[in-house]
Amino acid sequence: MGERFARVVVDSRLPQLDRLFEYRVPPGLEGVEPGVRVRVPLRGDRMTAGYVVEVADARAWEGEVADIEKLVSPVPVLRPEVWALARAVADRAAGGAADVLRVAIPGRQARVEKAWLESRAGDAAPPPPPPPLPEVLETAAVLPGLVEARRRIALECAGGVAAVETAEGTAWIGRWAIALAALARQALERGEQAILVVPDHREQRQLRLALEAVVGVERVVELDARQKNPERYRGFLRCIDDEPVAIIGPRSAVYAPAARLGLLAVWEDGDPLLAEPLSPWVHARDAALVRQGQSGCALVIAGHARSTDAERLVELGHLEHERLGAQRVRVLPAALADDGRRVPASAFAAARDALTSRPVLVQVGRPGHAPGLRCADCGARGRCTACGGPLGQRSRGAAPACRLCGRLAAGWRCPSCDGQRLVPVGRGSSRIAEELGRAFPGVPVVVADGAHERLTVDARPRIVVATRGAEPVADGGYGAVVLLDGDALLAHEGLRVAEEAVRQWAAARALAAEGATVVLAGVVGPAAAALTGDTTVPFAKAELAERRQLRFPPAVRTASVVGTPDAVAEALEALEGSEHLDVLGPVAVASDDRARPGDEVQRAIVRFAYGDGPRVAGIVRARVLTAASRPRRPGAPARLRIRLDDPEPFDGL
DNA sequence: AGCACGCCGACT
DNA sequence: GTCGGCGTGCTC
Repeated sequence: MGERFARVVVDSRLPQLDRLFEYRVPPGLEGVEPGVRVRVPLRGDRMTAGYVVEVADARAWEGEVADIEKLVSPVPVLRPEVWALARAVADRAAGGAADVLRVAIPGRQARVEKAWLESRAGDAAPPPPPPPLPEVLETAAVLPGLVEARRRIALECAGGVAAVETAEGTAWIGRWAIALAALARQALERGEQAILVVPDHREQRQLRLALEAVVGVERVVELDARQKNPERYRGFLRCIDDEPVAIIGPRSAVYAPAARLGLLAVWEDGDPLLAEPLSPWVHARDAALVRQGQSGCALVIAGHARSTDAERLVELGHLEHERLGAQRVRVLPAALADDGRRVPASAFAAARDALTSRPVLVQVGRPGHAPGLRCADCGARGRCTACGGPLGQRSRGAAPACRLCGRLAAGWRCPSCDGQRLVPVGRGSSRIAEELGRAFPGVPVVVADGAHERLTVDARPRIVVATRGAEPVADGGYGAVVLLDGDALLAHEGLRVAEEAVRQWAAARALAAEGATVVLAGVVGPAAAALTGDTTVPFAKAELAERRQLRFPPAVRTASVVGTPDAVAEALEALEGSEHLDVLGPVAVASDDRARPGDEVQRAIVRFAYGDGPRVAGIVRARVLTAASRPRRPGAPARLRIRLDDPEPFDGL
């Protein structure tokens, strides 16, 4: 056999290195196949990690070719489909493929890998056939034939909880999880895999329990970021085994190495947690859309509330609208009590009724005792003397402390009147809990927030005060749900404020038992109407129509262009001449880190049509490339940074 | 990123 | 004559 050559993607953030490099496979080096990890020399004898993408008998590069330095591992961790996905996703986001791979492929764990290789080594004994699927009758009724027909749907799930039987006993979970598990089962029945992406471990737990009941525990692979590294890597390697399994995990699971993908589902696609916080900041929904286009699998974009993004795809005809279940609760908008407290009278009545037999959920906006403090004498807002952040109180009688930097405000003196006493502004979870405890003597009160995580509560009557997104699942569902602080939530300026409020309310409403009362306090208007109605789709439609009018996302795509004035100007010039493109700015922005005089930083926002995406991404990527190769001061930020579909500039609109 | 290559000012 | 400034380009 003649010489072999490998094309390698190197693990580097530099846009200049975002392409394949060709290396010779040195004679005698076994195991160099597509997908394996290698170490290769790049520029002299400096070594870089990389993945083999292709192997060929002939060289394509005319220049000098170096040898692969070493095979790091023979496990093909980068499957061809995932490489194609990473490349396409990076191109769409004007970023580097290696950055996507860093999210897609977990770090190697040598011990785990060794065990996996040994378990595979005995080719003589083929792996036992996967265990039969458990008999679960009612799941066949959930959108039958969806996977086989390769349908693409936007799914609005009505709420409700249900009990499932697992190895550890009975567990109560959201009905949505059973629906998704039933759809995953369709893929598994065909010998295919399913990837189910969830925002965080709370939803992942429910989905895991649903899958244990619907497809069996042996067929579930978890890719949880909270797992320890070895455990995570073990799950990742199980995906490569190519067995029909359901793969569940956070946003990075959308890149799982599944070769025979029957179904790709994204749950709660409106949740901001599904946006990757690393370059190139790809949202799992967008990655899922790209992957579906490449693999042709069935696609489910689902949530308790329809996102404007999903609704856009429905109106475009790319997704079909579907709905599961029916709203079996009563939502009552209620005015705030006029005694200055936040809990409306109707909420007290609903809670009193429900507490005879069931727990009651109270959703609040902020954790702690008092989210704010003010001077008892002049009313001035209490601010941190060190950083200017707002002062708050974690619990009753606790020392006032800065909510931003955590510094204790001991010996605080009002800067305007020299007063020394601070009084609380607003009510956090623990203060609401105290007040409700007094109002319902003898009823236990529990708090669930970021600091006190609580995933479940049993069916006994009690009051559960939870911050948004931290609500426990109650056995049998809550007898009443009270949604507080909606007025403060909607008072924020921001493009997605109302949409996000509806999403969070709908998620809490979904935890109610059948026939329960949901009280929405102090909110009127379209967002309230979205929750009292049977479906959130009209609300999403109206929101989307308004954004179309204003040319705001997701009606358009955006690129935020940040950098030195000359680099920004050059980038904007390169983009000129598109019909459906407009530019906001540039404006001067606070130059971040070690700014020096003359280091002016500007920002412009470019809005463009989805159809122009490839062209715009290509142009801005080329501008980043030229800007990167120009000299700059050591330690200074890049001359030009471009981020596509950055929600941040619109947060304040 | 880092590092070599390359073409203009003040030095032994 | 040469040493060295850092603008420009490249990494298989």
